[in-house]
Amino acid sequence: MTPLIDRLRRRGWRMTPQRRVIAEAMTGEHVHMTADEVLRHAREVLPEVSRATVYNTLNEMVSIGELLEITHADGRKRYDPNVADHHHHLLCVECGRMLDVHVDDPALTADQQHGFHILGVEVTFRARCPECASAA
Amino acid sequence: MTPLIDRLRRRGWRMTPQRRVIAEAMTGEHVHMTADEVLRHAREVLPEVSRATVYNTLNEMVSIGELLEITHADGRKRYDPNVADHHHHLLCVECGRMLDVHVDDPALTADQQHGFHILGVEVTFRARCPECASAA
DNA sequence: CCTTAGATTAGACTCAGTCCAAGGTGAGAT
DNA sequence: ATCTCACCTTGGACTGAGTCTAATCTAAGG
Repeated sequence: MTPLIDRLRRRGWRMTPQRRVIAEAMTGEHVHMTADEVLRHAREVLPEVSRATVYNTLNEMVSIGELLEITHADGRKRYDPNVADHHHHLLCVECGRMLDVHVDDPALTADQQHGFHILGVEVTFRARCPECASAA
Repeated sequence: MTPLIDRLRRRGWRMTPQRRVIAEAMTGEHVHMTADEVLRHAREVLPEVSRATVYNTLNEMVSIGELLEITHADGRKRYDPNVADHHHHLLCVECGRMLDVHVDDPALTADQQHGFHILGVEVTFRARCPECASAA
């Protein structure tokens, strides 16, 4: 029983085996899986999980704030279970590996705000990881 | 003749009417069109432009560094002609309006770098624009 | 152990973007 | 001016991520 499963149950979620294996996959820092990776992971434990259920479950978890949705340059959405601890991302542009990093949020000066009401800020460092750098 | 068209010609690009109308659309600050918007824009001037040509041309301009490609939460790519002046983005999460903003790049402390070689950083402020704020 | 609201499913569908092979054309060479 | 051909454009088929739907199934409260 992961804390996430426990929180979902407390929210009144019906805890099906499908939801359980999906929630179990979504645990830890530096976890940024695509829907397809979550599906593969889930099927290792419960082979009959459907693609639709993975999409349904991930979207529901995003909408209640239990997952962050990240859209990376290739257009595929990634899901980040590390919602408790505010952070940004360090992305290897070659292999796609992504790590959580902690940096102070940049702030807009009043004249740069253009009258917008700021809700949040996302920072992504584009980089090459040590493995890809040595392979090059 | 926009400066972009001039630069493309100097690079040896064959200047076709299709490329000309696409390049003319991609001019200015705060321009962040999707491929489909570029296509619509181009067809107002030259109705027979094909979708494939718009995609070809935009991708070629990105690969020579004359356009920036931005991937926004909805997964569609946007194209930003403002490459001369380093900047970040302010995005209205309701209507999708996007403005260029100038902020200092955040930096990673050595221990947050995880041995990666940093290539650049992207900052996006998620916000609500004045129009959407007053409509709500 | 019944009941039923809510969950799961396969597969059709959408939408952005890519690919292809055939035909068209800009612009340097003559 | 016009020839030539390497490069460009095109419609349509294709791909891959994600959504939707209608039929079926099931977790869990009574």
